Amino acid sequence: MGTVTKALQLLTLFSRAQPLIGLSDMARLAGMNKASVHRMLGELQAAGFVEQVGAGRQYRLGPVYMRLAALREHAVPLRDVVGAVLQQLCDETQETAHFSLLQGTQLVATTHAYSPHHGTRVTMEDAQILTLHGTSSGLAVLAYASPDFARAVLEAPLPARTKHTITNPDELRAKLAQVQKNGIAESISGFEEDVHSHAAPIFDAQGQPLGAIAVAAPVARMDDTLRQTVRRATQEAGLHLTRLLGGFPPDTYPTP
Amino acid sequence: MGTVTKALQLLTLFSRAQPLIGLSDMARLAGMNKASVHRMLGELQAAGFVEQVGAGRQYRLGPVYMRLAALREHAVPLRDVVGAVLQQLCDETQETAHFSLLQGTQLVATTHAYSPHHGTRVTMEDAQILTLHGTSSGLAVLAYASPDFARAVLEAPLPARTKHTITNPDELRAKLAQVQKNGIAESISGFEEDVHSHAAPIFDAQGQPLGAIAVAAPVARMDDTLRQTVRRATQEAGLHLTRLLGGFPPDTYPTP
DNA sequence: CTGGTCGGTTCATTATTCGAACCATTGGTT
DNA sequence: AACCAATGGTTCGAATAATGAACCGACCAG
Repeated sequence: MGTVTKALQLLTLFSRAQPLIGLSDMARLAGMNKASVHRMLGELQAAGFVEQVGAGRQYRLGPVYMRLAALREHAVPLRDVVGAVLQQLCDETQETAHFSLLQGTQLVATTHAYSPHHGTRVTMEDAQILTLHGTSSGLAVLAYASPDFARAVLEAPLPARTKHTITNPDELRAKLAQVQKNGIAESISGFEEDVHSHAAPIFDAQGQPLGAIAVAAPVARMDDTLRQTVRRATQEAGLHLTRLLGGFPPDTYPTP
Repeated sequence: MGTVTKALQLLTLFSRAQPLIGLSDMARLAGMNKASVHRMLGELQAAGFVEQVGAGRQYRLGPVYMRLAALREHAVPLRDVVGAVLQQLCDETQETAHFSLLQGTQLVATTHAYSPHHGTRVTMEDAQILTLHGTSSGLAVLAYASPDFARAVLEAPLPARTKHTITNPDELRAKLAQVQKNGIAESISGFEEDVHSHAAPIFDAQGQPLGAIAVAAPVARMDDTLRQTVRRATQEAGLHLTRLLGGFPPDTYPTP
């Protein structure tokens, strides 16, 4: 393993739970010699990737990331990142994948990717507004939103888009508990007839859901094999995208 | 120079003007051997600090920064960063330093640092609202704001806080031109009597002013020596803070 | 005072990095 | 078609930088 890789590896040791790390700790965590870690931290510090806090001489992430993150965003706008993840999810499942963003109290499907593999596929309108109680994406967001927000949604009128839409608040609450347990939401024909979809929430830097990533397939095609594939792929894609956007799943989010 | 430092130096070569850099280019820019650069980029890429775009095989900044920036913000909230810069500016000039943030159309002084060096000093209220036309901070922001915004402000009523407040739009426009030329704004008793202040704009990632950093001294103490010190220090602090926050001065901003 | 930390330093040994020269490929010029 | 000047990428002996056990002084608790 190259020296640079080892040095960069040190940076990954920081987390929200452990934003400050001392020299010896870091050497232990990284499984390398204290002297090496010290020299590397020295170089990282000189470049602003790490800085030392006055007190216990511990280290924390440095100031360069604001700048580099801004440059990255400039070079690769968010939608491109989302698009790439959707494309991969779509390739993996051979079904329609889409991403929706919570804007205020509305969930808007902003981006999607179609698979050319099947003749029939679920299609999406541009900027379609998804109901929070009737779509898998909505349920994924709702299950991890603040209790206040979820209550407000469940107490408001719950329109039925199809005859399969669940509109009973208690039934929905039970479904949200399911989502919290599995980390993934499922909806069968709740929004469009004959559409079976799965969704995973996407979290921001505060651990709040900012949207969802979903896979939608025709009901007829959703057998057990596909269901397993979709559930695994969707949850992975969700976690991946959350990370790419600089977010963190809350502690309550189940590990796949 | 250590290998890690050399590798990190490569990252600083990216900019808004040059978000994609090829291998040979980068070797030239960094003044190092192509083979070395290639190996380093390989390691940086494996760690996600850099990625290769499909076409010309050029490199650009990778996806890790979103995440690291979020962690950094979590560990060191913005106000701490601002506070540290203010403290240094204050130490350097021996006068009151403060930072103000543009919130909609209001400029709010959010943070300040006092120097213990003099018996008399300019004091700040908490969350004081600064007029855009009557303070150096306001002028600094106005000079680099969008023309629409500046026009709207100059066309609205311009209240005089003191008898020295400039309220003539044409005179103000002339002053803004001065600010654009020097990169620093000056105001003598325009907001509080007997206060002589200098301010530099702070820019966001889009090159738009998001606030200003300023030094305010009693008029009596502002001689030529102090003025030189303050102007230099304030402009430097402004550029420094802009960088720390991940922002960029627009191309029109003069280099000190 | 002792024993255990801590952050940081030293220096002979060792492994990695360096870099000139080298491919293979591409795109433009003659 | 031949040529040239780029490009990204690779090779391998020589040069250099990384390594890590041992060490230092400071701090703290018992």
